[in-house]
Order: sequence, then C-alpha cells, then structure tokens
Amino acid sequence: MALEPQVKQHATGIIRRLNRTYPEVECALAYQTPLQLLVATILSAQCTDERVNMVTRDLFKKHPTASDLAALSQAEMERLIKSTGFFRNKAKNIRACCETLVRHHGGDVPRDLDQLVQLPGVGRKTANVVLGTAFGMATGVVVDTHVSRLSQRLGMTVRQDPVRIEQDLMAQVPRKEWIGFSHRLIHHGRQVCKARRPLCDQCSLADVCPKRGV
DNA sequence: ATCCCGAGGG
DNA sequence: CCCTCTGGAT
Repeated sequence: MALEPQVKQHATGIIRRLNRTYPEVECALAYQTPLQLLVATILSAQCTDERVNMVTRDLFKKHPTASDLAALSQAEMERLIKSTGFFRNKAKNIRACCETLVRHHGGDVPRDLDQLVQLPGVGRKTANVVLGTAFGMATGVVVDTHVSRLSQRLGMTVRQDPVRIEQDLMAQVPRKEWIGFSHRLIHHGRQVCKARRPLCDQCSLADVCPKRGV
C-alpha cells in the first residue's frame, strides 16, 4: 500500500524541524551499560525520567550488574525502587529479568527484539529503546505515552493502539531517523507539547501542526 | 478492560 | 481534588 506523497512530505517537515530544534537530544535516562538502560527503562513506566535517574544512581552504585541485581531480595529491591511507583511489579520483573539474563545470556542483554520481549517486564517499547539506544540497532520507533500523543496531534496517525501507531510512523520516518525521532518527540512532549497544557505559542512545529492553538 | 502505585503540578 | 508521568501483564 503506497504512501501518499503529501503524507511523507508532512513527516519530512516534522523531522527537519525536530532535528533543528533539538540537534543534541538523546535518551534522558542515565546508564553505563545496556543492562542498566534495560533496568532504567523498566523503571520508567508511568514515572518521570528524573525520578528514575535518582533511583538508579543509588541502585547501580551498589548493584551494577545483572547478577548483583538478581541477588537482591524482593523486599530490598522494593525498598530501593519504591518512589518510581508500581514498585511490587517492577521489583519482581527486574529480579526475574536479571535472573533470566544471568542464567541464559551470561548476564548480558540479548541484541534481539524477540528475545528481549520475552523477558519479564519487557515489552516492545522497552525493547526498542534498548536496541536503538544502547546497541544502535533501530528495530522500530519507540511508542510511549508522549509519542502516541504527539503523533496524533501532528496528524501522523489516527490510531490508538501503540503497535498500529508504530507501523504508521515506521512508514513515514526513514529508518536511520527512528531512534532520534523517538527521543526528540519524547523531549518535545515533555518540554512543549505537554499532555495537559501544550505551549503552542512557543512550538517550533506549530506551522505544520493541524492542532496548533487547539 | 483493568490493575499496578508513588510523586509532582495546577 | 484531578491529571500525568518514556508500560506491561492478565
């Protein structure tokens, strides 16, 4: 199914503006290894990145590797990550996830989307972040709450389902831009195109946005 | 569709 | 008080 030329032009204009506005932007989560990015991304569900970084700074200082993290008790892990919310599920998932990595992957993170998604607590969004950011292997566009909201406002999709949204975006955005596009949209969504009160008067995408001022 | 869940903004 | 924050599993 061929894409309308004007749809692709619309996307090109959005990408160009994002790249000019945020030439340096990258992943806002702090990490030193792929394993740490994986854990930080699991913690980032329904939580601000600043809070995740506060928690992981202490967590990774004493427990930097998968085997360190797998060795923590459920109660101790819960205590360390409590302020990120969903702490029971996240603690259980991180422990099981690290246990699996130690047992089946030598404590390393697999560079494979299908294997990543099988890990407890790891969905498509998390897997795309890790592969694209830590390994430089873009397997898709990262679709989180910000990317969903902004791609809808910008008229790049009318879907609600994250998988459908990702398909629409992958068709409009060149592969080499997938990860940068994701991070810039997320950054723009936090700073300007906010969920509650979007700052349309200071938005560098306003001239190509169907929803500007709404 | 629903649950998990703390923290901050308005 | 209500909404939102880089979701995932059931």
